[in-house]
Amino acid sequence: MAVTIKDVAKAAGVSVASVSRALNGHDNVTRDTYERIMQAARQLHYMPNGAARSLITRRTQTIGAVLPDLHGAFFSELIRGIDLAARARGLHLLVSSSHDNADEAAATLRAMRGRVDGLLLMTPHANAGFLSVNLPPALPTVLMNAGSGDGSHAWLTVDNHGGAHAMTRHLMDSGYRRIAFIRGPDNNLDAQERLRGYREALGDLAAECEPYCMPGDFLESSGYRAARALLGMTPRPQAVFAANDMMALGCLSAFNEAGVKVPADIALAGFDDIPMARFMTPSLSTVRVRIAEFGERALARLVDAIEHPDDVHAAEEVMPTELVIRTSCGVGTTSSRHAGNAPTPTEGRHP
Amino acid sequence: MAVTIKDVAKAAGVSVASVSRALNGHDNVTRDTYERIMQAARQLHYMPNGAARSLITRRTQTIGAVLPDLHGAFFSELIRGIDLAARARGLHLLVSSSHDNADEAAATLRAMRGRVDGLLLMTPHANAGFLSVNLPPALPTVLMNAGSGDGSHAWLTVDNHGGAHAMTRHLMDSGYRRIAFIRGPDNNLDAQERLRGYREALGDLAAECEPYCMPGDFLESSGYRAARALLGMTPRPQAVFAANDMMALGCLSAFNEAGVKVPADIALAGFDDIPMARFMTPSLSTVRVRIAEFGERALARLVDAIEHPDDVHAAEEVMPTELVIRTSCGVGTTSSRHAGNAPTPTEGRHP
DNA sequence: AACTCGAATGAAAACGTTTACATTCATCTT
DNA sequence: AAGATGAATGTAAACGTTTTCATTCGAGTT
Repeated sequence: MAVTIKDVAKAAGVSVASVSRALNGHDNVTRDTYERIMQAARQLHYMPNGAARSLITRRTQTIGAVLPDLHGAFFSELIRGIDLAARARGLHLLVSSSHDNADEAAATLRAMRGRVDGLLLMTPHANAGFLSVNLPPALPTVLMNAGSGDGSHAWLTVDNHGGAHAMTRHLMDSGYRRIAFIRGPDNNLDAQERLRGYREALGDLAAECEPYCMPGDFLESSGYRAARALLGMTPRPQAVFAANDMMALGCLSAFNEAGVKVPADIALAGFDDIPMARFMTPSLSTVRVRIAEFGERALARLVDAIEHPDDVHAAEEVMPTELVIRTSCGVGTTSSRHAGNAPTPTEGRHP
Repeated sequence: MAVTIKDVAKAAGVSVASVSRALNGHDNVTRDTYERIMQAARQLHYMPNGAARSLITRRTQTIGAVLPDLHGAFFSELIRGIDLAARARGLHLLVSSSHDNADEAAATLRAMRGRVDGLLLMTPHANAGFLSVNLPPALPTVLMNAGSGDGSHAWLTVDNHGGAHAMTRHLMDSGYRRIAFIRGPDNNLDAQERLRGYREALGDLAAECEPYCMPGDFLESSGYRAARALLGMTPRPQAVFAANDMMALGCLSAFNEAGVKVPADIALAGFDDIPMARFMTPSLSTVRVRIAEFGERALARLVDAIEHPDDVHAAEEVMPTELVIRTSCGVGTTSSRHAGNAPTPTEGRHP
């Protein structure tokens, strides 16, 4: 049987209360007994039981991160940001992913009760009705990229609209008029906002560009297909703005196969600035989302909500994006990677 | 105050015992009372408290993954594999990372007591002495890529040695004799094993190649530096085998800058098969590690150890690697990506 | 009709902590 | 010297579950 606080108390010849006090660094314990207790604890390899502690203190020192997926560069970076901020505060991280249907998501949320002090939640199911039924009551929660705030939780989004708007503007300012767009999945909020940013930026060009607005699903293959379709159109678009980098990558290989030069024959831009973007040839112009910072910020807000439960935390917060202009959209800056061109904070040192 | 099982009992007019039984699907509860209880629970939005439940059942339905880092393609993929296998079994995942020093790692391990049913452990500190002191006693644990098994825990490794050996052989078989190697960090076990595989495969060529064995740290920049140094040597190496793909990437840009063609002037190979590898120009020959599978396998073994605590689980298990020959090492297979050349199962559908 | 049996239910202990409160005891005040 | 003070320590309740064991009660057996 595992060694408990009682065993330590017995070994040190004191009560469990004193052991608890000593171990938690309370000051009202004599130097002498403190030493005795610590020695006994060390000797017995005592480790406090987290469940028991959580039960009585109502604190778990853990935050839950419920994400739609753990897959790929985006979530890796997101988790990294969350983890960074969490461990800076001595918090553990309980991750959960892939809730295909609402029932599964509901079960996950309910299972969080008593296991976490707060929740970071990113899921398509996060509407007000769903949350009010399935979110453990009084559990501080931060919504990430949810459809819209439910009015009672902190709420963070990436400025997808602004980023797409800025990139579209940039392409227009570069002189392109027929600017194609490759959309993301229709039910994806990021995708919707990026599309909206693109359309709104177009202004007078909107009607002219509408035929060039292609479907896509964020996967490389759909970018490839869209590019093939675009190459077949007359007049051909002068620039292609893909709603994410993976689709831009698909475009690029379609262009390469067809012998179409980027950016000379056609300009290309993506969204996300995944690690690969700067290594592509030509290097990909894109919209950088500081995902790790996004995660950090979300956690910071969550901790704030945990520490001040009585305040109102329902405010929305938008994470800015930044334009990263490399060579694929053709302004002529053939920037060498080892010269300018800040590296993305990703792709680590492990194998 | 949060609603507890008592509130449900009161509302349904039964004892807490019956509520517990009903909620856990025991069969010895009348149809009628079952309905009453379920309705009361639904109505009150009752969610069981995980801590309380864990305390009494001694099960948390959670497994801990203690990793050196969460950063980059490798860990993203690893976590994905672990998560996949975990959620298939209804287990939650508590992740923890970045233990720069042994003390921090120790604290993390100790904090797992009572929070997890088992531990997946990947850390340079995992030697027998450290574990015996800091691992919660009787906590099922699977060591991943640890220096060596401590004789009492399940132990998984990637076949770094075999992979490096095979790639080196392949380069030799392709006719190269002066084969350079770029090492990983000296204290990294993967790096050591890859170096060993390289050296052992060389055989008679070992002495000749020794000057071409360059230091590195798994980062792109060190690959770049190593490549510059190699280009300055006479005679120049005919092939460069980098201990991971990121360093190979660094090599490639050094070669590009110097106008040295790959593979015509010099062959190049990496290790890991990160998502980027197949998109490089030329596409990178490398050693594929099925990281997600590695994670899945580790979790499967852990679950086995949890479910059969009395069996012996100290056996070692080696995950095989596979050679992925693309164009960078010059056998002439200018394989198009959209033709053959299986995609790596990574880089997801989210932005 | 008395008795046995088994199923449904309830009472209470247990899990391993923390902490409010009570107790002890040395020291200080008068 | 007696009482007040306050620090160190101990006792026991509490956290929210599950589960053992006892109890009740109706149905079946004789």
